[in-house]
Amino acid sequence: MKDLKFTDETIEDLASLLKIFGDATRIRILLCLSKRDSYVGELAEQLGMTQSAVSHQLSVLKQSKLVKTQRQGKNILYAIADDHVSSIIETGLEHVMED
Amino acid sequence: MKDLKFTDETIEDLASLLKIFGDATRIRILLCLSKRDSYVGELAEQLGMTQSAVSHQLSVLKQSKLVKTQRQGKNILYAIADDHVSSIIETGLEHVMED
DNA sequence: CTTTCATATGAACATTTAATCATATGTTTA
DNA sequence: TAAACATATGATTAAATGTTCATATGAAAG
Repeated sequence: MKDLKFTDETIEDLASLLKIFGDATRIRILLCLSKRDSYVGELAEQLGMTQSAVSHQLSVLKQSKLVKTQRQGKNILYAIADDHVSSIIETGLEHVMED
Repeated sequence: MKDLKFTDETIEDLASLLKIFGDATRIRILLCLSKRDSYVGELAEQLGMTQSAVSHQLSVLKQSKLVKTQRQGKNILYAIADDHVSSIIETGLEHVMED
């Protein structure tokens, strides 16, 4: 860690971001999307959840810019937004698995 | 991301771990400890929080093995447990700052 | 061994959060 | 344009969470 002085706002933003990863449903969604881009309905079916629950979480993920969307007719295709997502999950997995 | 098939338990563990990072107080504590190992009282003063609040959060951090302790007389010295901690925070910061 | 100092812990309370249900929005097809 | 389909959204509710206050534990000093 090079720079260690951050504003309160940066810290709040960081906490808000990392909070997003602290939910099993969202992790599952992100892992699914790591495999391949998917529609909401596909995610709901694969995760065994209601369309509404998945959609709510996708909206959280999108607000935090962790996923991005692309309309395709009636459907909306969701995808991982950038590399940081996988990076954070991967590092977390390392920590969890080293026990 | 090499392996993409995880058990429910692994995912729950991962979510529980990442949830720890989703709180500004805990981030602040971790950032403080990144600078140098500290006693509970030092952290409380530096963060302007009560001893109790800090201690509660330290206990959360310790349970997740994100910090480790070492008694020194009346005091207890806290330190970052391993590299994953800084790694996750760093990646999160990158994401937050790229906007 | 009693007081003091540093830290931990339990209970209580207010806030946040994730799922559900019902419904709205927006796109396609008949 | 009306019906069907995919997704989003608002309100509600139950559960989880962070702080506070009071108190307990445990080590050191007198």
